[in-house]
Amino acid sequence: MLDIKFIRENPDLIKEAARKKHVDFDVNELLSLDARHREILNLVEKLRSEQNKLSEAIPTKAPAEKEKLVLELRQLKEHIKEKEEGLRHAAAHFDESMLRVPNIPDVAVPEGLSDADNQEIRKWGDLPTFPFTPKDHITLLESKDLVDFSRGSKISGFRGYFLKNAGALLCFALWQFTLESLVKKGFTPIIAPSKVRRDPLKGCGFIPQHEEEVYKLGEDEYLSGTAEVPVTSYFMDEVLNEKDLPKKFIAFSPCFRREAGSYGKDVKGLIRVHEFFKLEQVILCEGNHETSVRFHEELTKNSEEIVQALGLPYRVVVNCGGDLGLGQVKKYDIEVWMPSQEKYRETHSASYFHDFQTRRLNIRYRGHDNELRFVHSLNNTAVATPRLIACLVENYQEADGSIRVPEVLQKYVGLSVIK
RNA sequence: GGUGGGUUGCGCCGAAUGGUAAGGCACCAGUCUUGAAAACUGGGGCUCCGCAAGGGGCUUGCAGGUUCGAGUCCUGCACCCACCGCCA
Repeated sequence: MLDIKFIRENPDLIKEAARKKHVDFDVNELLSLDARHREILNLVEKLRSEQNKLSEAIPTKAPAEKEKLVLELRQLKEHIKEKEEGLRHAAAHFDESMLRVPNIPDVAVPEGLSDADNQEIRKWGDLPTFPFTPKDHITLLESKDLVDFSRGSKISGFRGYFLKNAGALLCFALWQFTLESLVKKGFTPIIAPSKVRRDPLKGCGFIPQHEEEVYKLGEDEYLSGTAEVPVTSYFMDEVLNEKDLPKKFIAFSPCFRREAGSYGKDVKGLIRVHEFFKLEQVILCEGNHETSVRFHEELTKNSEEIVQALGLPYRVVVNCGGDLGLGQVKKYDIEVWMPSQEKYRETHSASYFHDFQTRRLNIRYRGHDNELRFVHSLNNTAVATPRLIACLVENYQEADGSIRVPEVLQKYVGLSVIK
């Protein structure tokens, strides 16, 4: 959500943001809803003012006069009720429109419609060369009994899976290795709830835009697709102290995604599943652009270091306008090489939002000048399993079908090779 | 699932026979001071109108209702505390 005052003063920036993000949004419509709302608001407030004034006078009046005044006020009340109905209507329309305003992308965000238009900004690592035809992760994992898809779907449904044996151990190893790396960097480890209320989802920008991708359990009960939601919202409706910023979290949570609209994509294997696990970096920092940019680069670097330690070749892309979420200002994806597909696949996603999320979540801090401001929010994947396991086994496969274990994970897995 | 108690402004505490949200602590600014402390004065959330000075509306967990008027009365909900039941 943006500041309506900012929108009134810069409608052209909003128009341009909608164009670049390929979002259907009419800023002129919002501005007329805004004007209409304020017009009715002024009228209602004037009537309320009169009501308050007369009402306050009642206790001082003599009985006969009092009765007359009460009658008068009863009429006024009816009149106000009528107008308030219109105000509610106008406010609802305005609010609905406000939730659809796109945040303004950074000037460095390239033009483009989809992830196909994202721009590579750097590469790391040599692509593996195999003196044999590399197998895909499904074949590799199933042949070693590291994953069970058929019982997975029998028990869990479409895209269900069990991770077994060294497959399960690899998962724990990745979590532990990643967690230790980030705790060492000063991040606060936190295990976050996946079951969340509607407000945090709305605050983070997942609702209403992506409502169909979120599992709904009940009236005010949803399953979050990422720890970004509970952890960014951790301080919802609170006022922080400037000297306590930044807040840096490394958050673990199970993640649930309906993957609606992605049928036909990655239907087999561990790339796209309904239930997975993620360690997510979340930062809340003081509200200025330079600080956001600095931490955005830092979050990206942290994850690159993890992928590098795992020895996986990857590239970093800057996402184009059409591939940005409504609230995102800029986003980098880290994409790891998948030998079987001969392409890079997204494993990490780092974005910053300025105060788009924290304005909705109402997370402020008191600065040294005693003024209240909204903090800025950012996040990036640290590790997502089992997707990264799919990348890992494909890159570390041998001719005989065995899988080497990356050196940094060996002490957690207790193996150097999965035979 | 059940019963009882609770939720007051940006933090902490806390008052208000149905009559229009006291007060204290902490914080910030100013005065004073070599500086600091103390003391004193002022300030505080959201929003609308206004160039401004200023004026208005909203805000007692949330949403409704009764009333000329609700922190206070009624209904529903959320959360916290205690206990009962069920269960890992």
